[in-house]
Order: sequence, then C-alpha cells, then structure tokens
Amino acid sequence: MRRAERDGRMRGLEKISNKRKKILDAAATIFSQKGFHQARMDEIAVAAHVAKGTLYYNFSSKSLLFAATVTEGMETIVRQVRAEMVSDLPFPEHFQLLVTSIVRLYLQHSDLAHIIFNEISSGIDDAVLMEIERVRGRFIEFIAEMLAWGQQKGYIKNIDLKLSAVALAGIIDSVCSHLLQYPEGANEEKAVETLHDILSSGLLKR
Amino acid sequence: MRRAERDGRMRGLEKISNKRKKILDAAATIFSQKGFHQARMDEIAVAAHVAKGTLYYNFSSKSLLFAATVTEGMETIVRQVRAEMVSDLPFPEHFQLLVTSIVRLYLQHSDLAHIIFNEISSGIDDAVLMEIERVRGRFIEFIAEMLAWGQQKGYIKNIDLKLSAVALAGIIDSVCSHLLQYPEGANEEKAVETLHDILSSGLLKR
Amino acid sequence: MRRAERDGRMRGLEKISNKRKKILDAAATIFSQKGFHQARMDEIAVAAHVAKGTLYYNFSSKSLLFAATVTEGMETIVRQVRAEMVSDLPFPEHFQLLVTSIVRLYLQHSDLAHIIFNEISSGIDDAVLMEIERVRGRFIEFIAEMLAWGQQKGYIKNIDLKLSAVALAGIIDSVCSHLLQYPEGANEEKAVETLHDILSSGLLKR
Amino acid sequence: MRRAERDGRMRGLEKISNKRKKILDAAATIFSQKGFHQARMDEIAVAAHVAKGTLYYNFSSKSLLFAATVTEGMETIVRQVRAEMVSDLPFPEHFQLLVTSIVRLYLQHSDLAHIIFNEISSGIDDAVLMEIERVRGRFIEFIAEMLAWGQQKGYIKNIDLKLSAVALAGIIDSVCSHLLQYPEGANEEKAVETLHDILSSGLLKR
DNA sequence: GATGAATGAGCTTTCATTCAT
DNA sequence: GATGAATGAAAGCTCATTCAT
Repeated sequence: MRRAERDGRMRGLEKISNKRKKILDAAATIFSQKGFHQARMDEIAVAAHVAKGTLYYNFSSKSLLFAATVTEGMETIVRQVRAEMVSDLPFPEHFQLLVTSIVRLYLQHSDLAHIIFNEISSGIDDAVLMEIERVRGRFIEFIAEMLAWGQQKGYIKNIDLKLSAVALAGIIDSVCSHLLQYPEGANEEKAVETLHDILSSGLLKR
Repeated sequence: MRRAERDGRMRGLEKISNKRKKILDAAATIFSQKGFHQARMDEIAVAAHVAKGTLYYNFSSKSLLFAATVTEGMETIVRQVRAEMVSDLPFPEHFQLLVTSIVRLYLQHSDLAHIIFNEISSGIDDAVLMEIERVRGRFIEFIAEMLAWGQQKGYIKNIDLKLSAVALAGIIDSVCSHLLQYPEGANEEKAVETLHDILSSGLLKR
Repeated sequence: MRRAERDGRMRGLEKISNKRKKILDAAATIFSQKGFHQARMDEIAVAAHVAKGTLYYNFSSKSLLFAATVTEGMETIVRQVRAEMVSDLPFPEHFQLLVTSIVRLYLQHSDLAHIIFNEISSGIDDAVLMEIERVRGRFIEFIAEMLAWGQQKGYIKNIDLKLSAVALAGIIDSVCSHLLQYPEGANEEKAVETLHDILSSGLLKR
Repeated sequence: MRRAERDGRMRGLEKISNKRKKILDAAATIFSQKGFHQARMDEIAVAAHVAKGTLYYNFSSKSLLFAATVTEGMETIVRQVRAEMVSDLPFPEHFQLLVTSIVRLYLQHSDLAHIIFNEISSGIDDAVLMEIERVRGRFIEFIAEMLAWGQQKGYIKNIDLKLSAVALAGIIDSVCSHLLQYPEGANEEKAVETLHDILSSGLLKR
C-alpha cells in the first residue's frame, strides 16, 4: 500500500490521533532514554518528525506531555496484562502467568515501566506527579486484587496484600532493570524462574 | 580574635576535611531532596554555609560532587550494616537481622539509599555513572556474599545468588519507598515482618 | 435548511462586512484591554467567534488589523463629535460642548481613545505606525480648526493653534485616563467642569 | 586619566554600583526606544556591555529591571525638579519655573518621562505595575503640593488640585511628545510659553 | 470564503562553571 | 584557600503566520 493511499483514507480526527501518537511514541523513547529532566523538547520534536511548536500545540507543557506518555503507556501495559490473565487456570498457574506477563511486558516497554514501577523524583509539576502516582497506584491495586483473589481461594498466605503488591512490583522492577543493564548475562527465562521461585516460596529451604 | 589566629587552630588537612564534610553533608541533603538534576549548586553552597566557588575548589564538578556524596554515604551505610552483622547468631536469625538492618538504615538515609538501590537515569557523566554503579555493585555483592554463606550452611535454597541479591535489594527499596511516601499508614515493624516473611517463605501457602 | 440556502440570504459584500465588523469589534475590545503587543490573534479570533485563519483572510497581518481597528474606531468618534458640533450656538457654549463631547466619547471608547491621543510606542510596522499618526493628526487638525474658528470670531486668544490642539488632546487624555484608573473617586461632571475651567481661563486667579 | 587608573580606585560595592548603573543606563535607553514589550534583554545586555546573565544576576527579571529603571530614573528627575524649585521667588515666577523645569527635564529624559507621565499598558507583572503607578502618583502629589502652596497664597483659583496636577502632567507630556515627534518644527521656548500661557489663563480671551 | 493544525524564529530565564581578587 | 560576580550555552515556551483542505 502506498503512503498517499494509506493517508488518503484517514480524515479529520484520525489524522490528528496519528500525529498525537507519533509524538507520544517519540516522547516515550526519549523520556525513557534520558529521563524527564534530561529529555529536551527539541529532541522529541525531531524524533517525532514534527516542529517544536506542534508539541506545544498538542500538549501544553513538557510535564503534561510526560504525564500523557506515562498514562497512555501504562494503560496499554495494564490492558495487555489483564488480557493475558483472562483464563480459568487454577491459581498457582495463574500466579506464574502474572509474573511472566509482567516481566515480558516490562522488558518490552522497559522505558515506561521503570518510570511507573519506581517513584519519580521531584522537579515535575505536582499535579503531574500526582497523576503519575495515581497511575502507579492503579497498577499496584491491580496486583493486589489478583493476590486477594488467590488469598480467597486459599492459595496466598495470610499477609498484607498492599505491601505484598508493592514488594512484587519492586522485585520485578529490580530484576528486570538488572537484566536490561547487563544484557550479556541476561536470561529472561531464568530470571522469571528465579522471581517466581522467590515469590512463591522464598529464599529459605523448608 | 584575628582571622589568622582563629583559623590557626585548625591545620591543613583537618580544615579541608571539615569543609569537605560540611559540603558533603549539605550535598547529601539537597541531592536527596531534589535529585541530581533538580539540585542546584547554589543551594548546596548555601546549605553548606560556603561560597559557591568553594564547592568547585573542593570538587571539580557537580557530577563529581554527586559521586563523592553517594560513595561516602554508601560506605557509611555498608560499614554500619556490616557492623551489625558481626555476630555469631545462627543463620536464620542472621538473615532476619540483615533485612532489619537494611530497612532501618534505608529509612535513616532514604535519600542516598534510593539512589543506590535504583539505577540512576542518564544525564550524568558516564564516568560518574559508572562509579555509582560500581558502588551499587559492591552493595549487591555484599548481600550476595551473605546469601552464599547461608547457602553453604544449607539454609538458602539452590538459587541464583546474584539475582537473589538484586531481588532482595529491589524488594526492600520498593517497600521502604512506599513507607516513606505514605507515612500515615506506615508501620516499620510490620513492613519488616512482611518483607522477611516473603523473602523467607514466599507468598504461597505450603 | 441547507448551508447554501441559509448563506444565500446574505450576499457577497454584506456578509464580508458582517464578519469584518465582528472582527473589528472584537479587535477593538482586545486591543484596548491588552494593548497591541499583549493582544494575541488567538484571543481576538475567539472573541470574534471566527477561526484564526479568518482573521488573516480579512486582514493580512496583526499590524494591519490594528491599523484598521484604530482607523475605523477613530472615524466613528470624529463623526460623532462632528455630529454633536453641528449647532449654531455661540462659540463659548460651542467650546464647552466640544470638551464635553470629547470627554464623553473618550470614556465610551476609552480603549481606542488612549491609542489615538497618545503616541504609539514602537514595535509596529512603520507603515502602520504612520497610518495611525495620520489618523491622530486628522483629529488634532479637527480640534485646531475649531479653535481657529473661535479665534476668527475673537474668542480664542492669539496663541499657536496646533500646539493648543495638542495640549487640549493631552489634557483630556490625561484626566480621562485618571478617571478610568480610579473609578471610585471618579466624577465625570466635575472632571469636565475642571477641564473646561482650566482650558478656558487657566489655573491662576485673575 | 587612564581607565585602569580610574577603575583601580574603586573597590567592592562601588564597582558593583557601577555595573548596576551601566545596566540601568542601557535599560533606560532601550526601554524608551522600544517600550517594555519590544525591548529584548539581549539588546540591553549588548548596550550595557555585559553578558545577558549579568542582567539576571543583578535584576531577577525583565519586569523588575524595568521597575528599577523607571523608579531610579524618576527619582533623579523629581530630585532635579525639586532642586530647581528651592527659591524664594514669588509664586507666579515659581509657577513658571515649575513648568519650564518639567519641560526641560522631560525633554532630557524623554524616554522615562513618557513612561511615567502616561499609564503603562498591561503585560507587566502586577506588582511591578503598581510600583510604577506609585512612582507616578508621587510625582502627581509633588505637583499638587506646589499648586496647594500657590492656592494658600491666593494665586491659584479654587479648583480641584489633584485633577489639576493630573491635567498639568498630561498637557506637558502631550506637548513635549509632540515636540519630540516633530523635531523640525520644534521650538522649546515657544512650547514652554504656550504651555504656560494656557495653564495660567486658558485659551479664551478675557 | 473559511478553517485550524502546523510551524519555527525569537524570547525570557536558568545555572554549571570560571576567574580575578 | 576561598570567594562571588560574571558568563553564555542551553532550554522551555509563545505566537504571528501559513497553507492544505
């Protein structure tokens, strides 16, 4: 399909969406490579193949562009994890799948993932920071719900679920970051296995 | 009292050390409050009660001041954890003590801790970034050694120790950050207990 | 009702005129509120209920829109003053009427008036600036003619008429601006009286 | 006297003052030529022979630099007018001197004068705008005091003094602006004479 | 005729770093 | 050793103007 032909089909809003999407994609790349403060709007504009003004036409500030990037990226990830969870497997397999899915999606969207899994340091508008915390909170909630379900079914021990969800997110973030940082020694399968092992039965021998 | 006379009491290196220390203390405070990119040299100078030029007289750049802050802070923390570990308790109690110590020191030096436990995003000189990663690596090594010792004694299951150390650091960072962010619901003891519980025997019921 | 049908009722120029008028009204409001440099084309478009492109369809630049706004506004004012002057009163009453009329119209169109009475600071195309000065010059001429007529009739003393017209415009602008700025203490009648008093017989007792 | 020699004498604060003064002089020139919004900080820096950063080292924003320029310039003018007023002439001559002095100083500092005599249009921080209005208010007060003194002595007619002061400032501003705008036909003496004539006994014949 | 998304030159402001004293 | 005034290279953001539709 030729380009003109493809673009020709889209009109009005769709086309706008496309430009928004181009910007958000570029922003995700740059923000994840450089972090919020080090990312420059110029760079993002170049990466998105638009003029700098177009960034501001679509997002009224750098902070808001960041917020939009994180929020939309997050929604994609959560949606994907949820999609993979819609199964009627018994809980133990379900739990394993949860860990596996999150790791895979983390590694796919490593840029955004690290932002969401960790707290953002200061220097961003408070409103935007809160929005990001809210998004992260929803993700933690989602994990906590899964654990609650397992607890009801008698698979998860009697333990604080919110803290456990936080711990689960932290442990996955930590191991995945490590994987990404030392790709030579990386082994996704082994990492998933180790993570699942620790999360299931801890470090100590019985 | 004349200036020369007053200053005369302190000699050469000691005086430098004092000023160096004042600067490092101030830097630790500011860097932890604002993060590397948001911290301004002006602020640090004010907080250290020295002129801005003095910062550059002692540390040739912001990045190097940051590196020194992290390194020295880290050494303090590791030294303290090691000190608390010098006991001849049986391993299980030892392991519990390790977790407890790290959590306590993390909360005490939350600023530096989060920097060390997590990776630093870009924007800092590569040389400095490597220095910080090296420091973090040493901390992970330290934990891994502890686990290796437990494994030798038959307490730790057959598992990748490096990954486990990374996981342990990640889970502690995550839970402590959460504690610091939501201080109202914070309960250090319960957090330590939950952490220890997960790390010892996982989330699942046996 | 189809679009063509609805629009069909208004023809060519009239419709343009209407849109032109809407724009000029909005421009007068915004320019007077914010001044030339602070007024944004976006704002004017919103105030005129037209798209920004329509502004440029009708006026090829911000400067020219400003010039048109001032010129048309001015013509309205002068026309109104002239209309009120068409009387066969004896000169002294005529003179009083002149002052009264200008003050009233100034306060009605305070926005444009201040622009015309005062000189415009730079930053506008020279061509446009000259156009505005020309408009202002015509107003000064108009006053000077009135004074010349009074001089011929022996009512106005032997004095430089151009300078006097400039002075008259300046004194009215100054007092009216003051009235607008401190509306709480404002008293239009008293202001007119004072102005007339000074312009008629000066500040000193005879 | 050589430059090094001259500068050598000045130390610390004086030298700072000198740089401040250089900046304020340059700012007065540029602001008066271009107006607040059209004046660029770059230009002022070049005119002051300092780096742009130096502007911000001494004045924390463009608005505040503007405020300082106006305030300090104004103080100079008022001080000079007051200095010329310290005489024990009878009031009528005193009044003539007042007009003459203001006109002369206006023409000397035409840039600042027009800012002070007229109200500033919007777009400047409200705090700064108020400061400028305050400065202008003090000038009006000063004129009003002079008139009050003349009224007490029985020279000034029974008239609103505040409004009269405003009127006096306006008429002088208007005529001086006209003089500056059309320098070819300018005649300072004649302008002063006309102004004084109008202010003393008005436009009408007795 | 009318629109509004897109543009990019130009602006204010920040802040790590330097260097004369 | 210590200082802090001075610097200037960025960086975020604005807005008059254009042009494809």
